[in-house]
Amino acid sequence: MEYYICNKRQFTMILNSVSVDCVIFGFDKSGLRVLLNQIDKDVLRRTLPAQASSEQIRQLYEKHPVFLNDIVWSLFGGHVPEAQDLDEFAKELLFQATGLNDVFLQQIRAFGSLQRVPYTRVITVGYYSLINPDYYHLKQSNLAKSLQWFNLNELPVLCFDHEQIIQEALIKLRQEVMYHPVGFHLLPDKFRLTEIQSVYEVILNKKMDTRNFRKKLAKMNLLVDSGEKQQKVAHRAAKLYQFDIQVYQKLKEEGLNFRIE
Amino acid sequence: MEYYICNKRQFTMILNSVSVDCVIFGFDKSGLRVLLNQIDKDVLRRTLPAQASSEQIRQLYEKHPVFLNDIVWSLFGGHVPEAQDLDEFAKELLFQATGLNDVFLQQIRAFGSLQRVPYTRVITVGYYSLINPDYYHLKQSNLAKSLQWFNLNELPVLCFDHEQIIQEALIKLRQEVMYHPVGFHLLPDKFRLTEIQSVYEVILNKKMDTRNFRKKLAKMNLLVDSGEKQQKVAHRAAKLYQFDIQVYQKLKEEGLNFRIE
DNA sequence: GCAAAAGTGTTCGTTTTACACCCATGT
DNA sequence: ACATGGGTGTAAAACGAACACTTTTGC
Repeated sequence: MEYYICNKRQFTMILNSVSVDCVIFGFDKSGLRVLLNQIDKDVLRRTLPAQASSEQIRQLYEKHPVFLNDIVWSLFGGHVPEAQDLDEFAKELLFQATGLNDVFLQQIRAFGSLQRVPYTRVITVGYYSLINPDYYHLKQSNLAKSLQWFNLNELPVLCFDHEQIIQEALIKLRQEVMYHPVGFHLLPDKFRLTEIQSVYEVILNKKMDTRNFRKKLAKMNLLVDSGEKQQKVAHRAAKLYQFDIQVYQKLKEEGLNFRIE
Repeated sequence: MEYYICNKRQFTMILNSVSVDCVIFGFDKSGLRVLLNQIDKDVLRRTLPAQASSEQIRQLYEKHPVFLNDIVWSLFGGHVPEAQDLDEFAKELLFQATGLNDVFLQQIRAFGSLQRVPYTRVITVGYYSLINPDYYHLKQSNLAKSLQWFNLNELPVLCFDHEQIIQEALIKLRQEVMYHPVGFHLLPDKFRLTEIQSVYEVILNKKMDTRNFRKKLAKMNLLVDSGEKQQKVAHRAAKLYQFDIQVYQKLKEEGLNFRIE
């Protein structure tokens, strides 16, 4: 009933049957975006058995036609080290990809269908995170030359079940955003009311009424006028708001009596 | 970066770093219950390293005092076979425990903290299911001599992080039940309106107003009068209802516009 | 006839929706 | 002066909360 492990060749031992994949959401004028990772084809090749028969390879391409592409895109992820918490590892991945710490990060669920990865059995745990565009460029890190933002509506073909993971991340995000004040993580530190409305509209994929939306926001006491305004815009400058971290913490913990929809 | 697996001694190869644990909810007059599994102490002993030092054992008992008990309770679970879908395996476990197929079963999430199991690194994927008391006893199976129902308010001390898994199952169930018509899975095929209200009251842990509750139920068109009544009760006999599977399917898929709270 | 649960409507306050015009700014 | 997005209030409808009495049945 057990495997016996007799050989390892690394300082960091990893669990070869468990990985983590991160759906990293960003937001700007163009809408909601996802940070994707371009897979090195050599790495891919190494996942094949050394002496794969041509029949095996044909089957691979049939099931995973994405591997015929020159460039293969995926979520940013990796195998879980034996000596690291799952959540910690997800944080670390996020740091590797973005250089950011203290980012909103939540588990989606475990994805464990049998054929999700060719040739090996890997169960992956999906996470999603929301990041603030002020910090997008802080550290497009060493590791992360291969990373690129994609508009949610213009995703490339993704490998494995990563498309599904993104879809489920969106569903989770939708649920979360309606009852918890998390949309703010996608905004710069100071933002316009129109921007936060647009975050909600994009995530929930529906137009909302400005007046009603602002009434709801006002009622939750989450926003503070920063005193600043938009600069140099060819129309009346909007006030910039920040959100009140204490109220935010309270709302986050207390479950929430407001609902944005 | 990889383990090499050189030895196996079973037909079914399992992933030794991934398990599934099931929170099985049942319901009757006494309220919401959970089906727990009594662990064989020998099995436990085998999880210790063969030559554990007395210091190691002291530490084990310090971190996991539950193992000092004579009887150790846990969720019903097991390690994931390499050649089986995660969801399929959860279904199979549920079948082993209850003899039931086609049961409402949902993933909670992956639990992956480092120290959740002593001595080995095991990430577990939690599932919860709701079962109908009509079928509780169909097959208290071969495997399942060690299974016993516990009232949610009177849980024994559980091993590992299983208490936490149950708590999170409850949270998920609460969320689910408010927006999706799943409470019905906990009831017999024909049930009284009072019973369904009581399901909601127990799960959400609050008293509800009978008239308002029934108005909401009526609006969703989910219930059908079965024509039958309670028998031999010392008061006015209640009508028995069934739920309309077609409406149920529709509500389940369409997301839900009603909300029970 | 009485104990025990079933069944049923109305009122009131709150929340949600729908909707249109003037304001400030840069060019 | 005009184009662009910013900002604001009110009325009608829908919804949720609170509440009490009559009915049916077995004993």
